[in-house]
This record gives sequence, C-alpha cells and structure tokens, in this order.
Amino acid sequence: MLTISQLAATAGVSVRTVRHYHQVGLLPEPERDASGYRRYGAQAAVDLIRIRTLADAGVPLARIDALLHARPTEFARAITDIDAELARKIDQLAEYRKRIAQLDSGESLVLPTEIVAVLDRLLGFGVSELRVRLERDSWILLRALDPDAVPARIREKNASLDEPETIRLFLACDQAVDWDPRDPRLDRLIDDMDAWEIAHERDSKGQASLKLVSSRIAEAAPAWQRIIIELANRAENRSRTGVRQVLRGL
Amino acid sequence: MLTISQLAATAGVSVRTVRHYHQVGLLPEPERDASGYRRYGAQAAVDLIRIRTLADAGVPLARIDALLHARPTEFARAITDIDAELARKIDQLAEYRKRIAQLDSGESLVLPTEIVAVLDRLLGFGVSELRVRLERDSWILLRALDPDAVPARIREKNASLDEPETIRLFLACDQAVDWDPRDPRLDRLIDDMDAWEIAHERDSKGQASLKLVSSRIAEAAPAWQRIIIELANRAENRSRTGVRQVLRGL
DNA sequence: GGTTGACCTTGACGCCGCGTCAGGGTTGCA
DNA sequence: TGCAACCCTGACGCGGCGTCAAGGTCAACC
Repeated sequence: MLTISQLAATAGVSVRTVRHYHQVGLLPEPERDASGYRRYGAQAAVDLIRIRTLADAGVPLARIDALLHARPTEFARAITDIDAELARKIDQLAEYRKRIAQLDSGESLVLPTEIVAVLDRLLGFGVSELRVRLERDSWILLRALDPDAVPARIREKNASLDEPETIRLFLACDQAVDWDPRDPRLDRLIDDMDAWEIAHERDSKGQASLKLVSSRIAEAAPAWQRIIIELANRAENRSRTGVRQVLRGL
Repeated sequence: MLTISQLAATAGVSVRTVRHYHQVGLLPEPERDASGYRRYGAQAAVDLIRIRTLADAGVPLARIDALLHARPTEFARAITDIDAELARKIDQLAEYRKRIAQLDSGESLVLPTEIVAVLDRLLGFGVSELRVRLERDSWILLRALDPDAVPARIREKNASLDEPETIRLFLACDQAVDWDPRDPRLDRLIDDMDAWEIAHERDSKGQASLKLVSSRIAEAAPAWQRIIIELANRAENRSRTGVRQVLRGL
C-alpha cells in the first residue's frame, strides 16, 4: 500500500498532480485509511504511469481517458489528430520567431527601413522630434489601415522632401507650435501651405487614416489645430467648386 | 473620435481585447462621452497598433509596456530573451511530437517492442489475458522504477520461456485462478513454483517494483494471493537460513 | 412613438495543468 | 514531548482573451 507521495514518486510526478487527476476524474479516488489518507494499490501506479506516458507526449488530459480505452484504429486516428495540433502550435511559434527577429529597435518598431529613412531625413533637416513622432504615427496608421498604399506614399514623400519649399514649411510649422491660434503670422503660413497642397494635389485616398492623423496633429498644438481646420475648409471649398464646375459642364 | 469597435477594427483586434488591455493597464482608459461610452483619439490607435505589433510577434503582454519604452540596448536584450523562450517552447513541442510518433497502439502504449514480443509469446502459449495484463503491468512498473534493469530482465524472461516447465507453471496458475485458497492442489503447485524459483534464483533487485507487482497479482484472485504469500515466506526462510549459515561461517 | 438591430457598459466564469499558499490534522522518530 | 515530514481540503494564480448575462444607448425605419 502506497501513500500519495510514494505513488507520485513512483510515477515521477508531484503530489498535486495526482490530486489534480483525481479532481478531473482521470485517476479514480482510492480508499482512505483511518485518518482519511489516500491509500493506493499497484493498479493505481500502473494507471498513473500510463497516464503520464501520454501526458508526457503532449496529449491533452481531457483526451487521455478516451485514449486509454481506445481500439487501435481510433487510437491511431487520435494520435494523428494530436500530432497535427502540435505541429500547428509549432508553426505558430515559428511565425512568432520570424516576426520577432524583424523587430530591430524601438524606433523602427513597427516600420520598415524605408520609412525610418524618411523620418531620419526629417530629423536631419532640423524638424522637431515632436513633429517627427507625429509623422511616425501617421505611417503607423497608414500601414494599419491601408498597407498597399504605403510604397507609393513613400515615393511621394521622398520626392516632396527634395523640394526646399516642403522643408521650409515643415520648419515654419515647428516655429508656429506655440503661437496663439489668432496670431496673424498664421494666415501667411496657411496661405503658403494651401498653395503647397494645390501644387501636390493627389487623389486623397486613405481618408480614414488621414482623419486620424489630422486629429492627432491638431491635438498637439492649438495653432496647428487652426492650420488643419483652415486647410480642410479650403480643400472642401475647392472640391465643392470642382463639383459645381463639373455639373455646369454637363 | 472613435468608438471602441472602430478602434478595434483599426488595429485588427476584438473589442474584448481592447478592454482587456485597459484592465491590465497596457492601454490607458480614455475619456467617456455623456452615456459612458469610451471615446478614443488617434493616439490610442497608434498605441494599440504598436502593442499588437509586439503581441503578434509572441511578446507576452506583461513585457510589452516595458518594451515600448525601452532604449535600443535593453530592447535588443529583451528580444533575444523572448526569442530564446519561444525556441524553448518549440523544442518542447518537438519533443512531444517525437514521443507521440512512438506510441503505436494502445497495447504497446508504454512498452518497447521487445516487451510486447514477450507478452505475445505468453498469449501464444495460451496464457490467459488477465495474466498477460498483469505481466504487462509488471513491466510498466519495472520501467518506471528501474528502467536500467529492463533489458536484462527481458533476456532472462525470454530464456525462461524456452523451458517447458515455465510455461506449464503459467498455465497451471491460470487453472488455479478460481480455486479455493485451501484447495489441496495448491500445495503441489506451490512446491513446484518454489522449486522453479530456486532454480532461477537471481539477485532480487528492484524490490520496490517486485512488491507492487506481487500485491497486484495477489489482488486478482484469492488462490493467487495464497501462492504469493507462501512463496514469499519460503524465500524469506531461505534467506534467513542463508544469513545464519553466513554468520556460522564467520 | 414604438420597434428593431447594432452598438455600448460592467461583471464574471471558462480554458489548461497544475504551482503555491493558507490553515489545519497525523505520523514517526529522537 | 517536540519536531520534521507527511497528509487533508479549499482556493487563488497564471495568459490572453472568448463568451455568456443582464442591462443601457443609438440610429433608422415604420
């Protein structure tokens, strides 16, 4: 007659494990002695070892009982099944490892190197870290909402950064970060930016990410908020006018 | 401003996931609108996407927050660490697959083919299934308690099964399974078995498994219990006599 | 204005295989 | 007699959410 710890030692498991198997009905509860201690016979040791043989091969506890009483055909099918499940998990983990290997540093956390290069150009031109962080965020959002549009946008961005006017406007915006929204100098800036927008008119796809990016920038500074709003208004008027012109043409 | 389901859709996760991240403090709780609904800005979308980028690479949630604010050095170290952890898990699962592939059928569940061969020999000689099952169990126990002793025992067993007397005794025991323990025919059988034991005297190692096996067999039938007890007594007497002889020799 | 269906809220249990307290009683040995 | 080493039940914890339950809200349509 064995105590629970002797039984556990026999099968190479913990006492808690044995009790757990009782709880889930995998191993039947044995008789108790006068003081309520469990007393096991050899049958229990055999059962427990058979259970562990399966458990140590990655068979879920819930399936072990059925397996112990299965006929060879069912047994083989169940084994195949469980093996496939294990293979699936391995694939999943391997996928994780692939992705993790591509996470270089915190900065490029979510971004391919081309985008990091764009951000580095901005920093090199003296654009503020705050603004560059907002740019980074806009790329993150674009990638999440419209990944296919990213390569084209990168090309456009790099092209526009070849123009001095683009850089001048970036730096001017940085200057304006702590201006009062009613500052008259903002009017000039907005005019210039609107002109830039007209010159770089592109089909404004990815509206969802555009909205999010705009609101994010607007939150950063009151003056910027005014810029965003005014530019949006003007663009809106242009497109309405455009529609009217189209209608008149019909 | 986004609702929770819009935010979730933006990042490609479930609403429950977003709420879970609030619970564990990974994503800050946003402002509520008049009816208590959560309202998110673009910042939240960016944060959530960054979180998912790490989570989708297998980074445990508990480590993501630190990683998002880590300097490149720490970041790289943490990544290496997590990757090692993933590799460990993969190895574990691969080990499971190896073991699972070796579980042929229910019968050989725990046993190498050599032992299965021994059991098949017994069945071939006409030994009862009950007795063969008990034999199987004794191998299971031996493997668990003293795996190194298994190969030698297999050789001994096969050798003894080459002798007709061994087989005769197996079959005789099967006959005795439903005899009354006081049946006089048992005396002859016990004499024969004792003689067999003396002839096959081996160093009785693996006592732990021997005890368990004996008790298991004894539980199966009252007549067998008597056989076990009597044989144990005689062996005990022999070894005491042996000790006395040794002492006398000193 | 009533109904429907799609959204939102908090709270709580379930999964898997035990590990690990907490708070007690029992046994065996010096 | 005291102490260590066992035994008992009961319950929480872990990871990352899924999935009810039982409500309140919003937008649209009749």
